[in-house]
Amino acid sequence: MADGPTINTIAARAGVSIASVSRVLNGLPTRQETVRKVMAAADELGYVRNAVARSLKSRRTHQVAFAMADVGNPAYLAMLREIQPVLKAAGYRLVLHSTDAVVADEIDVLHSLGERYVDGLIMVPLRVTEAHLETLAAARAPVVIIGSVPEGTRVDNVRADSRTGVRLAIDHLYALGRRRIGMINGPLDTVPGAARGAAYREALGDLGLPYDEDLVRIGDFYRAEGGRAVAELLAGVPDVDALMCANDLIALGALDVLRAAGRRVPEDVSVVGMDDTDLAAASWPSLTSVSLGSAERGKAAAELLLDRLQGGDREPRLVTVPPRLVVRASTAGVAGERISGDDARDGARDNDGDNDGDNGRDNGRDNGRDNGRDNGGGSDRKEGGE
Amino acid sequence: MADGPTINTIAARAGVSIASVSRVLNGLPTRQETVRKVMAAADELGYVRNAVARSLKSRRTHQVAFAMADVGNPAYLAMLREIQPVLKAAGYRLVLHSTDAVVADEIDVLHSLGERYVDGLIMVPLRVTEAHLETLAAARAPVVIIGSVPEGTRVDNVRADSRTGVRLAIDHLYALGRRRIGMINGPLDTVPGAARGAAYREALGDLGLPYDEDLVRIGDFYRAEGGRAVAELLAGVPDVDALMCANDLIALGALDVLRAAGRRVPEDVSVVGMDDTDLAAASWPSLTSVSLGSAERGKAAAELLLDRLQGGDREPRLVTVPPRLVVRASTAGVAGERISGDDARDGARDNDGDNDGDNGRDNGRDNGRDNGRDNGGGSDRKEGGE
DNA sequence: CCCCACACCGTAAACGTTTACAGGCGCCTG
DNA sequence: CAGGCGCCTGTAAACGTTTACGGTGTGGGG
Repeated sequence: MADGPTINTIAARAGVSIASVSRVLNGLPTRQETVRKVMAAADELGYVRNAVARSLKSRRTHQVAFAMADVGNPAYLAMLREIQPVLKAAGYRLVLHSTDAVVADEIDVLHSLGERYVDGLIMVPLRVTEAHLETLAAARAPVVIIGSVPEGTRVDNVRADSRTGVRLAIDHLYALGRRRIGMINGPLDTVPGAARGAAYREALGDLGLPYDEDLVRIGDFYRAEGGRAVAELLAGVPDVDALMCANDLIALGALDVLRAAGRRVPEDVSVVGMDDTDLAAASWPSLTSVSLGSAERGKAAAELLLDRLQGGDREPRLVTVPPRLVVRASTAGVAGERISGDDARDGARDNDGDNDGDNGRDNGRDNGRDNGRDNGGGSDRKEGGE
Repeated sequence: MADGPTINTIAARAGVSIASVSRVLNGLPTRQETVRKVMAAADELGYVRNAVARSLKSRRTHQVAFAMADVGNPAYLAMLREIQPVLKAAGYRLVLHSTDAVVADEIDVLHSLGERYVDGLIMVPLRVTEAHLETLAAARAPVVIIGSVPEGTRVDNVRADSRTGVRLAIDHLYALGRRRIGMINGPLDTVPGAARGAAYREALGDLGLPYDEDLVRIGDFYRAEGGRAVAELLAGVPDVDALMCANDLIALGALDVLRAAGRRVPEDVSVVGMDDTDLAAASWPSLTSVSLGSAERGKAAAELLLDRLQGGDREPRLVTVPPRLVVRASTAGVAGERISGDDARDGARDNDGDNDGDNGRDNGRDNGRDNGRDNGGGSDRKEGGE
C-alpha cells in the first residue's frame, strides 16, 4: 500500500520526459524505441494511472450516479440491473445513492453534481417538488429523471404508464368473464394510488361496468394492509369475483386472506398484482401481474444519459415505456405461466449465498427475455473452510 | 451547465486570496470580516467544492467500492442494503461493480484500486484463485473480502457458516419427528454444494440417522432443476418426510412438485430452504429457511472497512456470522411465521413502482429486525400525467 | 521608542495528469 | 550546401484544491 509510481517515476526510469510517458500511455504517435522503454518501465513498476488526476485535467470522471429512494426496493433493483451493464459497457462506473425517501437528500444529490465527482445522474425522485425543478435547472451535469415531470421541464425523462397497465389487467379480467371486479388500492394521496384508482374507474366505464364504491378498498402498499382491505371488501361484497391490486405486495395479502376465507384462486376469485416483481412468480398460485417495465425504464434512462454524455446538446427527450400484462396462475388457473403482451418474464431469482466465496450468478438478461435463473457457480478451491 | 465558479472566482469577488477562501471554507481560524466576505461571495456564486481536485490533493476520495458477481442477486442485495447506510453515515459514496461472474473482472477490480478512485473495497469473490491472492497482496487500498480465504491471507474477512446452518435445519426437522430427511443439493463441485452436502451427512450422523444415498439428489441451484430432482427422489423414496434444500429456489421447486404429487406441506413432507431470501416469505406455504446472514455479513464488512480506513494499521480480522433458522409454514404448519434463533426476518418487499415519480420506501431496518414492509410513499404533485 | 509576539493573510508549491508550444535533429529538395 | 519541413521530444502551464511559509500590521512590554 506504499505510494504507487507516477508518470514521473516512469519518466525517470525510462530516461524520458513525463510528456513522452503520457503520450505513450495514451497511444499518441511516438517513436518505437521510446514506446518500448516507457512500456518496460511501466510494467516493471506496476504503474496504474491515477484516475483522480486524470479526471481533474480531463474534466471527465467516467462515473455516473443512480439515485433512488431505497436500495432494497425491487422496482429500483430491476432498474439497476439494466442500468449497470449499459454503463459498464460504455466504460462508466456506477455510484449509488439511496436517499431513504428524504426529499432533502434528493436535492442534495442534485446539488452535489457541482462537485463534479460524476459525469451525469439518473434519478428516480420520490416526488417532484419546486425545489427539485429549481435545482434541476441549475444542475451542473446531465440528468435523466425516471418518473413524470411537469410539462415543459427541460430534462430527459422516462415514464411508465400505469393507467394503461390497469386497463390491461381489467380487460383481461373482463375477458375471463369477471364482472364484479374489486380494487385494492394504496393511499389516494400518493401519485400511484391516485393514478391507479382513476384508471380503474375509467377502465370499468369503458367496459360498460358500473363503478361500485363498495368494490374499492384503500389500504397501504403492504401485504398485511392489503389483506386487511381484502377482508373488509369480502365482508361487504361477497360476490366479488376478481381483485385488481395496486401492487404485488397487496396482491400477496389478498391471496392470504382469500385462502383463509376458503375462496379458491382463480376459480372463485381472480387476482392481479402490479409491478411484476420477483415475488409474483414465487407465490402460490403464481400471481398475474402488470409489469410497468422497471427494467426497460432503467435501460432507457441509461441510454438517454449515455447519449447525452457522448452526443452533447440536443432537445430533451421523453421515453414512455408501455406496460405488459404477465398472466400467471392467479387468473389463468394453470400452474404454468403464460405471457401476454410482447415479452416474457419470470422473476424468481435466488442464489446460494455462502461463506465460501462462491456465489451464484445470472446469465444474460439483456433483452428482457429472462427466465430468472441463478447459476450455482462453481469453484476449484476447497480450502476455504467453515 | 456552464463552468462553475472555483475558489479563484470567489477570491476575486471577495477581494481576498485563494488561500483565505480555502481556509474559510474549511473552517480554519480566520478574521470575522473575511469569513463574511468569502461566504457572501460563495453564496452569490453558488459555489460547490470540486471533489476531484480536493481528492487529488488530499489523497482521499470518500468513495468505497462494492464488487460482487451480479447486482440482481438477492444475497448480494441483502448485503448492499446494509453496506449502503453504514458507508453513507460515514460520508462515503458507494461505487458498484458487477463482475458478471467473470474472474478476470474481479482481478481487474482489485487491480484498478491503483487508480485511486476509491479509498477501499468490499468484495465478494466468486471463488478465490491464486491470481486473486497475488493481486490482493499488492492492492493499493484496503480490501474486505466476504467469503472464505485461505488460512493466513492477510486481509479483513467476513464469513458465514453454512455447515452450522444445515445442522440447524436438520435438528429442527428431527425435533419435528422427521426421520426420512432428504437433501436436494446443487452441484458438488461448487463450494456451497460440497459444504452443504457434507454438513447434511454429518448432521444426520450426529443424530444417529443413517446416511441413505437414495435420499440425496443433485440438481442445480434453480427452481426447475430443484423440482426435477425432487420428482426423482419421490419416485425412488416415497416415504421421504422432509426435504433439506440447498437454497430457496430449489425449495420453491420442491413445493411445486410436492403439490403436484399431492403431498401436503408440511403435513406429509416438511421443506426447508436456504438463504432466507424474500421469496421464502412470499411462497405458499411460506418457506422455512436458513438465513446465512447476508445482511449481517454486509454490515460487518462495511464496519471492518470503515475501521481500517479510519484507524489505520491493525491485524487483519476475521468475522464469522452465525446462521439462523427462520421457521415458517413449510415445516411448522402454521400460516403465520415463527422465528427461532436470535432474530426475526420477513423478507417480503415490494413497491408501487410507478411512472409518477413516486415510489415506496422502506423504513429503518438497521438492526436486522426487519418486518420487510414498504411504504407506498406519497406526493403533493399531481400534474405528472401519464 | 524599539522590538517582539501574534494574528491574519498572501504567495507559491504540490497533488498527477494532459497538452500547447517550441526546440532539435535528420533528411529531402532545390 | 543551405534552407526548410516533419518528426519526435521536452518544457511548462493548466485543471482546482490544500497548505507550508513568510510577510505585514497591530499592539504591548521593556
